[in-house]
Amino acid sequence: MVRKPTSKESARKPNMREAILAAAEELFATNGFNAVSVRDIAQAAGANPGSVTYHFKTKDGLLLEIYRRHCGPMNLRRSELLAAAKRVRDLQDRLEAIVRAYVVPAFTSGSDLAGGGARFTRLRAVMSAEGNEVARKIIAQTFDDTSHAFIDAIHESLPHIPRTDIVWRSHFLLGALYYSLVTPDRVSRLSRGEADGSDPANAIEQLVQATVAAFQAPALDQAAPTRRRQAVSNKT
Amino acid sequence: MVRKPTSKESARKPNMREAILAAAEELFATNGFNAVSVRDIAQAAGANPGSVTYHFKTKDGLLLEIYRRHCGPMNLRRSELLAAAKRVRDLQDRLEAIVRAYVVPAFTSGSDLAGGGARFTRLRAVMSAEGNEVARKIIAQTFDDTSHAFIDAIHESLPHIPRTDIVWRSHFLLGALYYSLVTPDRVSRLSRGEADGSDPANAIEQLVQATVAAFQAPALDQAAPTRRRQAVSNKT
DNA sequence: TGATCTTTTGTACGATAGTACAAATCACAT
DNA sequence: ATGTGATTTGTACTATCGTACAAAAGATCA
Repeated sequence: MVRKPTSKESARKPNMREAILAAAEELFATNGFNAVSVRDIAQAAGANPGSVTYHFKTKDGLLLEIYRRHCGPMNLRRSELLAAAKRVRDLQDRLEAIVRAYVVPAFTSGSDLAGGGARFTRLRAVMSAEGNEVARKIIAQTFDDTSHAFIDAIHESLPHIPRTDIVWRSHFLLGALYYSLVTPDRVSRLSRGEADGSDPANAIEQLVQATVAAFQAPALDQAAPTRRRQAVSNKT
Repeated sequence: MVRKPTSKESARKPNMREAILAAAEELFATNGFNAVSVRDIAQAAGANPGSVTYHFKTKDGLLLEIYRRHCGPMNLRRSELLAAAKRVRDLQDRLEAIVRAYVVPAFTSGSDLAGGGARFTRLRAVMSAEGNEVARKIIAQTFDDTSHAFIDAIHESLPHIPRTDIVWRSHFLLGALYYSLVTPDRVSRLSRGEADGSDPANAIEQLVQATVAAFQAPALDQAAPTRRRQAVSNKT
């Protein structure tokens, strides 16, 4: 890949800017936004703190650029995979394909950004937990369309389930997805070393399998109303 | 509840200490640990910043005390509910009761701490996402036993599923649980107002229903091996 | 080579962080 | 009423934060 100089617009040394972005992504995703200082990021990237200000103006601007960098490619890939999944004939297979189309891009690389998928998804999880304002705005703008597309697709392959239930279950899916990326070591620990929580392929298969079953659960209203809510009380 | 003065050990004005704890809990749970300053907490509690230092020594000490305050009651309640759930005869009902025993205390009050369950669980979710060291240590010490107890109980009512799969699925359960408490508004938004993500009863029912189905999914190894992983590729 | 623009560096500034500590205040036993 | 220990207040210290900005360095083209 030989990037020609183009005299204008582009940088002479794009490495530094990329290094800062990568370092910030990694640090934000593991420690949260406020726990990481601009100086931490600069040091991790082998840059001067002033460089961060030069390229991204503010710390928020840096976070914003990270989102801009990833949102497009990830949503594009999800759209492609979703389109392919919707062409699957068998309803059961189609549901699984749809879920996979949602999960896979979150775990794997979104484009040419090395290993960016999982790292960016983890970043989103942490920003979401921290209630980060910058992230919240972008998320609502960028991901809600995609989420609705997936919810609609799932609804089509499970017409007997109310849309509300599907929303809840896809919400659970995202939560499980996030959490798997946030604390993969917990899986290894609780399984006493038998499972590797850090293995993306493993996580994907487990998540898809469990989620498909969750989506196929009977709807809440019609769920065996004769025997519910016994043996465990709701309030003390 | 008339707390006698006991001359020694206890405080004359326990209100301030409690107010600080409550304010810290709320602020940490919504904004993360580092985004909240001791001064923020003091102000929200109507106290002086010095009072925080007096009662809890450091900011970490304050977080530690929050955990100490909740972990015991919540785990106790979970143990009680789990014991009751294990006495359920019907295997399907028992599984649901076990899941409910895990979920309910996380959403509702753990003891006499008003509305503490959901708030504390949300706090745990945020600390977990931020990789908070203080929280990580307590969690591993305090909750792993409980987690193992639940995993074992679930395994007993689903003997044909490998323990590894159960670990994964209970991990997903916790992730979904956390996420439901972190961004309940997302459910309301995606369901276009048809569902209320902030209603604990609603969330519990949806989560229990979906999770029970997820646990009952076929084991990964024997999951219809003739038709898997088509229509969607794993790598680009 | 020298002019010009981009990038990097070094440093500094005001704000705010966590925490320490002495003084003031409070509650209660005597 | 007064002394005593627990609590609260007020303030100050040092460290670090995000960011600004001028100077240095590097690159490009006449």
